[in-house]
This record gives sequence, structure tokens and C-alpha cells, in this order.
Amino acid sequence: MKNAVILKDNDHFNVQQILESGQIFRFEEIGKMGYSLVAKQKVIKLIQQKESTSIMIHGTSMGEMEEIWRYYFDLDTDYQNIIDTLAAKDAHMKAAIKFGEGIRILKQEPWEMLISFIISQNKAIPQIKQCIKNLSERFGLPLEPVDDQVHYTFPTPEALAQASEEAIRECKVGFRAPYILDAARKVTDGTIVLNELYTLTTEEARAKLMTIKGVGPKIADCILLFAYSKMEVFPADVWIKRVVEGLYFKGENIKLKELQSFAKEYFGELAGYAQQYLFFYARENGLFK
DNA sequence: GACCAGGGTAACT
DNA sequence: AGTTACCATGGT
Repeated sequence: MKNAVILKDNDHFNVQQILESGQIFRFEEIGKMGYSLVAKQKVIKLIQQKESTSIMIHGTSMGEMEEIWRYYFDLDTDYQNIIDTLAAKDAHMKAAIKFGEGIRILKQEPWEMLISFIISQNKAIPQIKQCIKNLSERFGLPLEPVDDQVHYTFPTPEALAQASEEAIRECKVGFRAPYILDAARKVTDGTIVLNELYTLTTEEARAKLMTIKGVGPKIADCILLFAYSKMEVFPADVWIKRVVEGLYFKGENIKLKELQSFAKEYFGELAGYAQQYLFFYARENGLFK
């Protein structure tokens, strides 16, 4: 493996919390404190001792760190400021943040997020990871082995657009296969230019994404938050719905519309961050199941 | 074997 | 505009 870089004194950078908070799927635990991660056509290995504010990143360099990973890991965002604002809201948020204070929201690639979250619908996270791995092994390209393990790049839009629905189905994505094909075709034929969405308003970008089959409001919000850094969106999956109902609505059943307006009103521009702390808090602890 | 998973679509009222 | 059955797959 190439050289390694050490990130020091990061108060809000917990590798395990970042990776296990449901925003990313192409990682594997290695040993006790390590994770391999495939992103940006590269494989890196992240190692962080318990309670440590230092992270060792194997398989990269200082140059790549500045050119790629500083942006990817969003190292220029002041999480202390975000945390102080959200924790001041109420005791629930304070507890959720204390539990996952090392979470960061990554800036991942739009195409990968689009396909990943199309797959995510009505699936458990381990299964989502498996489907993405299947697709990458079948339609991606092999990277140089790391620790005798070959990882594959995420398939390009062209590679998936040329695939048959049957071949995509063989990756165990089930009824989502035609959705994946529709996304791949709209991206390759220029119906949707993913890089243009960065410059659109959140509403405009969401509307564009939802023209793709299999992309509804929740999946669009995940793409907006995890790829386009639209930090005011509030992706509402089953966990978020339950934890918000449990913590803020006395356990009563509310509609998605109400949930959205509550999040916008209560968390404002930081709703996306709040969502991520609440998701991790609820799911890791099995709250309100 | 029913029920659930980081939901969405199409076909109903 | 607001419900509801159905959708593949694997885990509990």
C-alpha cells in the first residue's frame, strides 16, 4: 500500500460513527479499529484508536489529502459551531449529539448516491451494501489489490446503461432494476446533468431528481444531503419518523408533511445535520422500534 | 411463516 | 388530494 497520512486533533471525526451512520455503503471493518473504504476510484484504510482524535489514513498522500479527501471529509466545516447550535435546542438533541458527536456528513459523488439510495428503498443497510458490492464487482473496474483484496470502482453510468435489466437483477436489486436502468439512461443521454444540480436551488434539484423512476422525496433528500451538501433537507426514513414521533410528538403518528414542516421550522438550515445525529442515535440504540 | 428494512409506484377512492 | 396493494430479497 502507498504511504499514509495522519490527521491530528479532530474533535469531531469519529471513523466508526461517520461510516455507520447510514450515509455511505462501500466500507468494511478490518480488525478492531480499522475500516477500508472505496471512494473516488481509490481504496483507503482508516484507523482510529478508541477515544483518539487522530486518524491514520493508509493508501493516500498529503497531495491527495488536499486535493480529494479534505473536500470529501468536509474538513473545513466547523462542527463545534453546528453542535453548539443544535444541542441548545433541547435535551433530546443534546443527548443525540453527545452519542454521535464524531459524525460528519461526507461530500460523496452524486451518481453513486443516486444509485445507492435507489437501491436503499425498503432494504436493510447490510443488504444495500451487498447489492452495491454486487453491482461494482460485475460492472465496475478492479482496483489494485489492498491486503490481497481486490475492490472495484463504482460502475459508471455508461456501464449500467448498457447492461440488461436481467443482468442488473442478478445483483439482487429486485424490483429496483428498472429504476437503476432509468437513472443510468437519463444520466448518459443528458436528460439529467448531475453536475448542474450543484448550482440549482434545493427545490429545483429535488424536482429534477424525482423525474427519475424510483426516486421519491426521501431518496431525493438523501442525494441532496449526502452528495450536494444541501444541509437544510431532512431525509425521513422509518427510523427518523419513529424517533421524531417519539421525542417530539408524544409517540403519536404524524404524516410525512408534518414531519418535514417540523424539521424545517425547528432545525432550519441545520436540519440535515440534526437528521444525521437523530438517525444514528435511534438506530444504534434501537429506539422506538 | 409473518413481519420488517434509510420507500416508491400505480391504482384506487 | 389522500389511501392502499404491491413490489424482490434476506434477516429476525
